[in-house]
Amino acid sequence: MRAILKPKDFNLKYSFESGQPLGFYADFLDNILSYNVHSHIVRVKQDADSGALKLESDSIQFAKAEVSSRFRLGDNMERIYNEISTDRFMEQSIQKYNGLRVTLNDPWETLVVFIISQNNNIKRIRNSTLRLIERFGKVTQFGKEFPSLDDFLDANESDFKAAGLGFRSRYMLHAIEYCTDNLDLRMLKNKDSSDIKDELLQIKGVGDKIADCVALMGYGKLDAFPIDVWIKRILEKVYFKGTTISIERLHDFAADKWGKYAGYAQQYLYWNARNNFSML
DNA sequence: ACCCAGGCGGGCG
DNA sequence: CGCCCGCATGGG
Repeated sequence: MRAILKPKDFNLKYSFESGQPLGFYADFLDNILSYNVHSHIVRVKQDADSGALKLESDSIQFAKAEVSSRFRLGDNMERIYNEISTDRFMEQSIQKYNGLRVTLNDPWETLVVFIISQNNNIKRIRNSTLRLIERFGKVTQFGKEFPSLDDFLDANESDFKAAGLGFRSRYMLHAIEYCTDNLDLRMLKNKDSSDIKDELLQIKGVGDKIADCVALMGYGKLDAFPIDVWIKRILEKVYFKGTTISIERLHDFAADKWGKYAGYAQQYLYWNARNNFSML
């Protein structure tokens, strides 16, 4: 079955490729995104001219809701752009990657991929994620999908080593144990980003940056501002004349400058820095 | 061969 | 506290 969505200010390619959870395991071939979730298959193609989204799924009702949620199609980008366009560099970043969305993903899924992401590169994060899905993924009629917490309950360290997680393997084991015995991730949904971070920081292997990523991309807290090496580099270069600034000060800077939409600002900074840093 | 990657924990001063 | 080091692995 098929359906059409016509979102404004949306770019599927940028949103998929910009280092967010779905990009670490979904397929994007011939400009067609496809992935399995909740026992359904979703395919999305964006028309190059009109920007309209053509959806295919076994359940078109599900697919519409899933894609709208995942890519935050309800966000008023005009308003968000207006709020975060506080300087020339951000305006250029928005112009260059217009339609890039922060995505909204399952909290557990987000936690897992960003634990894998530490001291790692995009290619290896994806390879490891795909191997975890192969090993632990939920089997459906359309293929395997990202494993839930329960799917990992009998996992051991050698499974994660085999998936290439290396020293992160014991972090995964601790996350599984902690989220099973001490912390129900579903209970964090209605908390604010600061409280969510405080809870996640109890997990060994989760620090300030990963906690911000989960708050932003796993819980949709748009004020969360993950600061990785790229964000630090670009902020220091563009806004501080190349001088070294502490993470704490950079957080204050971002909160002051971009406020409740700092997470969106972060995604544009990140993707611009990743693609053009040497030229900026 | 060698370097480095969307960081973090632990130990030391 | 802040700083610094090691960490598993494999892609470029």
